[in-house]
This record gives sequence, C-alpha cells and structure tokens, in this order.
Amino acid sequence: MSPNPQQRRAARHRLGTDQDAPAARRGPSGGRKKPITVDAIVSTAFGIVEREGYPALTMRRVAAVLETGPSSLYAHVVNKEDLDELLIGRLCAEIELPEPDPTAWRQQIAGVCTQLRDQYLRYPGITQASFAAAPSNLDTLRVGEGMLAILLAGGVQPQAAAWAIDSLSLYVNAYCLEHSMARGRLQDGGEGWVLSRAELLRRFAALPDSYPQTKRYAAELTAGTVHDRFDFTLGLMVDGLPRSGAADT
Amino acid sequence: MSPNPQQRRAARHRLGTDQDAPAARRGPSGGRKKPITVDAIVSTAFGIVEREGYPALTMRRVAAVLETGPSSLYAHVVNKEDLDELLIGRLCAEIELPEPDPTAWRQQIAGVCTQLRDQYLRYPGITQASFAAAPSNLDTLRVGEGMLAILLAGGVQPQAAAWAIDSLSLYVNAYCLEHSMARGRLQDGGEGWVLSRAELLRRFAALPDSYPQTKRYAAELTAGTVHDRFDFTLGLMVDGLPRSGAADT
DNA sequence: TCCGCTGTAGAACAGTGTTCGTGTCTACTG
DNA sequence: CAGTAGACACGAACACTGTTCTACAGCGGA
Repeated sequence: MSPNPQQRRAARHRLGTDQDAPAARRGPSGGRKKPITVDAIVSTAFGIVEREGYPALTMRRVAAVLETGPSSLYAHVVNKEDLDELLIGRLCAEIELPEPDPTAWRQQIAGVCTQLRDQYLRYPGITQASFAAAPSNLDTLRVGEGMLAILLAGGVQPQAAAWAIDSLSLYVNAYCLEHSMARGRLQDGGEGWVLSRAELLRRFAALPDSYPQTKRYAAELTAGTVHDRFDFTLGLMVDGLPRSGAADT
Repeated sequence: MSPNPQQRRAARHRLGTDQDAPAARRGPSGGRKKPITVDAIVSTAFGIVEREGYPALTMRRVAAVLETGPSSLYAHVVNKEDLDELLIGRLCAEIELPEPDPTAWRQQIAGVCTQLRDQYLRYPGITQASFAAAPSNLDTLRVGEGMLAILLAGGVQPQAAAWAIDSLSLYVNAYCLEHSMARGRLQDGGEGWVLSRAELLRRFAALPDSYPQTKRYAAELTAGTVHDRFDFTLGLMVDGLPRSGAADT
C-alpha cells in the first residue's frame, strides 16, 4: 500500500478515526544516510521559517537543506500548499488546551489565543499558510474543540460560542499576519518607513487640516505596545459574548 | 521635473499638503494611440482583479492588456508592491464617510465596515495587497479619520476608539481574505473540498469521539450566512467599547 | 538643424512551483 | 540463490513570476 502523498493528504481531511496507518515504511532507499520523510521535510521547513521567515520557505530551499533536488520532495508532499498545511497542522498540535474551568474561562480562552499568537510569531509569516489552508484539518479542529469547550463551560451561549471561535481565530491570524508583514518591511527596505512611534507622531502632526481627529488624537492612535492592542481586542470580543446565566468571575 | 515613480510614491507617504502636482505631461511619445499613465495602469489592474481575481494580477498581464511589454510599466510604477498600494488607495478613496451622527454611530461605523467589505469582495483577493501595504497611505488614513470621527461622536473613549479602529480594519481585512481564499479554493481544485453546509455537517458527524463539543454543536458551528458572522463579530467589537457618558441609542 | 530628454519596448536574468523520464536500491518471490 | 516489482531519488526541463539593462522612437527647447 504505502500511500501516495495525495492519499495521505486526503486522509488528513477525511476526518475519520483511522489512525494514520504508519504504512510500515519499506526499506529506506539506497545510499542516503538520512532518508527523506514527511517529518524531516516539515522539520527543516520549520527551521527555515524560524530563521529566515516564511517568504524564504521555497521547495528548492527545503530541498537544498536536505541535500537533494526539489523534485524529490514531491514524493512525500503533494504541493507547497500541502506543505503549508502540514506546517500549521504541527503548529496547532503543539497548542496546550486546558481543562475547562467555568470560573476562569476568560483567562483560559485568552491563554489559548496567546499561545496561538506566540507560535505564529515564532515562525514569522507562517500565518499566510494558515489563511490559505482549509479549515478541515484535524489538528486545527482540535484547538477549535478546545476553545469551544472553554466557552461552553463559561456559560456562553452555543451559537455565540461557535461564531466567536471563528472570529477569534481569524483575528489572531490577522494580527500575526500584520505583525510579520510590518517586521518584514522593517528589515528589508528600511528606506525610512521604519515606523517608530516618534516618527509616526511627527507624520501625523504634518497631516493637512482635513484630518483633524487623527491629528488631535495622534497620541492615542500610536499608544500602547502591539500586544496591548491584542489584549484589548480580545477583551472586546470575549466580554461581549452573551451568556446564559452562571455567575461572573 | 516630472517625478519618477519613486518620488511620486515617496510623496504619497510624506503626508504633506502638496497637491500631487500634475507635472504637465510632456508630449506623449510616438505612435501610441493611448499613452500609458498611472491611472490607466491602475484601472486595467482593477479590471483584471475583478474579472480573474488577485492571483491573476501580474505585471505581464497588465502590460498585455495595455498592449505593451512588462518593462514599460516600470516607468510609472515602482514595484508590484507600489501597484498594490495604488489599488488599495483608490479603493479606499471610494469609501463614503458619513457626517458623524451621535445617535446613529453604531449603524454608521457598521456601514463603513460593510462598505469596505463589499469593495474588497468585489475585487476578490485584493485584501492581500491591503495587508502588504504600509498603513501610511493618505487614502487609508482618510477612512481611519472618518471612523475615528464617528466613534468619538458616539462618545467612545478616545483610546478605545483609536484601538478599535485598528481592530475593526484588521478584522474586515481578514474576513475578506478568508472569504476570497475559500472562493478561490472552490473554483480551482474542486476535488471535494467544496464546503457546503451539508457536507460539513456530515464530516463533523464522522469525527472521532475526542471531539465531543464539535460533534454536538455542529449545527451552531455551521449556522448562518457568512455575512451573519460578519455582523455578529462587528457587533461584538462595537458594543463592548467603553463610552464616557452620552445616552445610548 | 541638432541635442537632450522622456516614455516605449525587447531581451534577458534570477527566481518560483511543478512534472517527466530515468536511474538506483530494497525487499519480496519463485 | 537469482530475478523481478516497486518505491524512492534525482537531474533536467517547462511555464511562470518580478525586475533590470539596453536600445529606440519622437517631441521639447536651443
């Protein structure tokens, strides 16, 4: 048997109970010291993204690290899209989901989101892969399940909880995407659109008078760490959720 | 004088009051019926995105529509990134900003967000450009100014208003990006990850027992139009904003 | 008239993802 | 033990992408 990458990928989306069937790797071929496996590909891919950012993650780059040609990867991976999916799968698999505690559901849901954020930011730009990936992956569904459990334990109405998970995931993704984009813009170009706070304030002050509010509240607009904004928005979304009773914290 | 594209782009970010200086186009060169202008480039780019989606927007494609070679574009546009910026600039310029009405600030802010959403969705995938673009564009700042004015008129605390604008813009972008990604996934592949609601329900039902909440609340998770979710999240973010008094609507 | 300048192109370069055909080796089979 | 089937690896190539270099056209001013 030993499935093609296509079959393997389809299995990852079939959402069945079949447990991945290690397929009893035949003998590793020939003179290679280390045979090429899906896991090895994903690991080196993570290394590249962590060191050089997501745009540097090309098939050729991965192949080069593995000391082979690009075509060799296609025996284990359907696509670059497939590789992306594997990446975010492994990333989601490392998220720790707490046992739902009705008295601490806010902290718990924020904790999961923060974990996601930190994982995404650790591999800058990888959120692009997350946006492109279909949401029917088992690993991503696992964290969705965890978040749903937390919200339900907190007494959030099921419909609101379901939609809120979507919104939260989407926001975390977008936040990290923007973050990594800004970072990327910093380190290459650097021709002056480094956006330090002082610089931003100066620019806002130089705006024409048709931007009165922006000029007046420039301080507020540029205030806070980026992570302050993250916490603020999370609070906004979580605190507004309709609950069906239960005591508040 | 007649500025290079580089200078023109820098001017767009300088945020000064200088009014773009039409630069009195010298004679259009030679045998062309229609000379290539920045505006023509942007317009054809919009056409391509509207018809074929953002991934089809390549320099060569634009040049081909203009019946010329790719290199001709670089006399008017610094980069593809620059072209992207011009696109989202024009897109933002077409957003209508209402006169702030303290009694209708919720509807007004939702209206602006919905306008943005519909513009983005009209040109599928163009949000990618929006994420990549630097936020120091005059046109994008204009809608930021408008949103800020609405929120302040509604009595929202300045700091919260400032941060909320960021969050809202980010969410609208992310929503549209996800939407267009899903749309794109539909029309190419189509090998079965069409995610109709019935199909999703079937898949959730087939999940292993380690996903109890997802299985139980599959109906809620798949409920609602995509736009219902949009409205829900907007409400979540807007209703939670701290106000400094003023009567509620 | 001539010079210079601006805008238009063609060809080419360095990348990208992906596929085809071919080799090479292991592991099972007769 | 010999032989074959099949998985694996790989080099070369294709069709793209953004971008740059170079030369060419025609109009302005001197």
